[in-house]
Amino acid sequence: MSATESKPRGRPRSEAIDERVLEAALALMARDGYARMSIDAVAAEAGVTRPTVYLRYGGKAELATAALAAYRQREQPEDSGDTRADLIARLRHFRQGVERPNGMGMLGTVLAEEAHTPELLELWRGRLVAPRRGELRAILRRARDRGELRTDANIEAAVAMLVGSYFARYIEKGRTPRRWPQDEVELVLEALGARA
Amino acid sequence: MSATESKPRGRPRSEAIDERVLEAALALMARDGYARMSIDAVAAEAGVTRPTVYLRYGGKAELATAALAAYRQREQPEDSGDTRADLIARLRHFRQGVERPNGMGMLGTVLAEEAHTPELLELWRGRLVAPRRGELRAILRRARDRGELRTDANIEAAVAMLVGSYFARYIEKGRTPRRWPQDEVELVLEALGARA
Amino acid sequence: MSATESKPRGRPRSEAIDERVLEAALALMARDGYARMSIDAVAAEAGVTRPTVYLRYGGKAELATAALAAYRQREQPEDSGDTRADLIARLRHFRQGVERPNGMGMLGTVLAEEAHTPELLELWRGRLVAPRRGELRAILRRARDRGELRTDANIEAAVAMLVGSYFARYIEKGRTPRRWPQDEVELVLEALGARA
Amino acid sequence: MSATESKPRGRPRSEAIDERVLEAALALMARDGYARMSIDAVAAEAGVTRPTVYLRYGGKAELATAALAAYRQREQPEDSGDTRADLIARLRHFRQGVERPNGMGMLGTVLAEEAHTPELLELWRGRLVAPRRGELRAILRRARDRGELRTDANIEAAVAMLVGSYFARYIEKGRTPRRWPQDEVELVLEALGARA
DNA sequence: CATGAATGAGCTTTCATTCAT
DNA sequence: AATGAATGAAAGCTCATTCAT
Repeated sequence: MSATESKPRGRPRSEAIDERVLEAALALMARDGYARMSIDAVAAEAGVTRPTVYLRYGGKAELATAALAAYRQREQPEDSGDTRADLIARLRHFRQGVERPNGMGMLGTVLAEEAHTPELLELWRGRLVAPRRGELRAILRRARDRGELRTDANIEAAVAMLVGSYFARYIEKGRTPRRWPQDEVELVLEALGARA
Repeated sequence: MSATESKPRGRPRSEAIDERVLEAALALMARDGYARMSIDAVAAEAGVTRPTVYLRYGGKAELATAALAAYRQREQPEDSGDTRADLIARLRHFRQGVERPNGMGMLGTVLAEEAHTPELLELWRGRLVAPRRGELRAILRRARDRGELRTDANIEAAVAMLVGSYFARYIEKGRTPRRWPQDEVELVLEALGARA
Repeated sequence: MSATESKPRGRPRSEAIDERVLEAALALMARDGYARMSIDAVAAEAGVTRPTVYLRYGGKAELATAALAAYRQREQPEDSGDTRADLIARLRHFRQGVERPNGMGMLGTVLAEEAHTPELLELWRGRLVAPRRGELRAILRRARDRGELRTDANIEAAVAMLVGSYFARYIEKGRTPRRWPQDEVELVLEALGARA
Repeated sequence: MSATESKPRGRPRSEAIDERVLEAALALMARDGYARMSIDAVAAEAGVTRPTVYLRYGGKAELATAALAAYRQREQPEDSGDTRADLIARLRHFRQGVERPNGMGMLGTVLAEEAHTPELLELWRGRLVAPRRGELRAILRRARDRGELRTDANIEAAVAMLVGSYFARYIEKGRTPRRWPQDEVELVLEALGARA
């Protein structure tokens, strides 16, 4: 009908390929980094050829951003209203996400490319970081509004501590204790003057 | 006189070049990442030719690790004994280090290369992270032993929160408020039950 | 119809390029030797770019062996049954082959590379030397079986003398008299006790 | 006395080094070929540094020709007057020479470099080939003059057969039977109508 | 004299990208 | 739409040669 929705002619693009290409790009970028990831390797991993990739994405940067945009996790935990439990659930979920194969490698690549391909970091921030942090903030604000925390609780700082602690531990040792979510929430709530 | 200091023969290696090569490698690795950094670019930036670089380092990986090993900061702050003040000083120093040009890019590259050039992350941990964290731990332990903190204070977690908070903020926004050291220390001491 | 002849997909490889690459490799290897022959020079001589060469051959060694395998001559003389005439025809043919531009240079490179790229010598032996010598042996054996030669004629030695004589002359003077085939056959038949 | 013989001043060049450099060049050229032989490798093998080599030879080609000039064998066999025995002794000696480590590789390199470094082949001809062949010719001429051979014996061809046979066998199989000198002389004398 | 440093040029190989089928 | 071929531009490394000590 409209010009933008004209009936597609000829052979339609295979959606299976769409998906395989994105997955391959994701895996290779996480493992090898953006600079080392080659279009050819992505195509091979996806079982197609280079031009098939170029047909979908204008170039390497575009492919990478598309892959990154598809990186976010599927199911998000639902909040119960119990501050402590909800925070712990969120941290567990965060940890799951970052512990996908080469998850920290992916974060590293995004940071390493800031000078060269800043879209990656922007995208990472907008699609992955912002929503996750927003949820944590919401939980803490709710708690404060309910009177569970000090009225002047520094929520920004608390959120940074919650997730930052994971990064710090990974960077130091490469692993994080199993009890990390509980311990972390414990300390942060204490810092915010939780009465519970 | 001494046998270990035999007179060097032949033309001496230019120390100025030594320095310029390391600096160039450092800057380019921080900006472009390890994978994108080219020996030729390093040589050009240092004002020498490629073989001059190869004379000093066996290859790209060796150059990169040498550059990384030279990345740590020179002067460390001295501790005064005042827990709060010392922690703030350490965080300020840490921040100075990481805010060198492309400092987070350097961290990113080290993480991004884990699968390919794991020496970088190892070196980063051993030369940069471990000492810094050790100092923070020492300050907190001293405070606990003096009775300033709860006897069961979770020092590991506290240290991770202190520096991790910076990473989390950078990843979310790219900047950290000027008052970050004070705020951070405030919260952490609170969490550890500081009496002050 | 047949399953083994499925329609080729994608852009077909240019046969003209195939040929030009092989020819260029041949000429350059004969002139410059294997070690000096560069992929770039071959590509340039063939009027293509380096990756076009790499698309066809995995690397320098592979290209060189392919070129060598294509080095043998096309048409072989047919035997008439007249021993003397057939031997002379074979030697003339051999001489034609080895007197292609830099023919002895090609042999030299194959020998010079024995320590480094032994495939070349193996290939040379299997594809070029063995068939030629086989024909000479066959002619002499037939003659012996017909009673034209001594029954204990040392055919191995005779064959080595026939072609070796050319090498020896080339190594000494760089040229061989026009009458070389006749003179050579004359002497060898005499040595083997030919009755003619 | 004369200007060309002025008393040498300063530290004299070490003759031990002279020799080691030549030997190293020889061995490496035989094994790797001229193109692959590197001045650095020669220097290292000789236990000196590159400029020490350049002090003695103007460059790679000069070093190679000097090495080649030193390649000839030391003791030559003495002739007894017995044609057959003398020829066999000469072939044995020739074989010894060419069977030094990578001896055929050296010949190969000399041939392979004809287009690029023709001095090598010239030198090889003048210093190694010509004398050896001259001796063989002398033996055969003497025999002919004594009436042991046909008066019209083709001595040129006979000499080429004698040594060429070795090359032909090496090129075909890489080895030559132990009895090669005797067999070869046998046939050649037969071809020349030896009465003995 | 002999050493170690530095240079200029080149080589093999790989990659992002565009064509032709 | 998808393929395989071809290109232009690096990148890592090595070498013959010349300097400076």
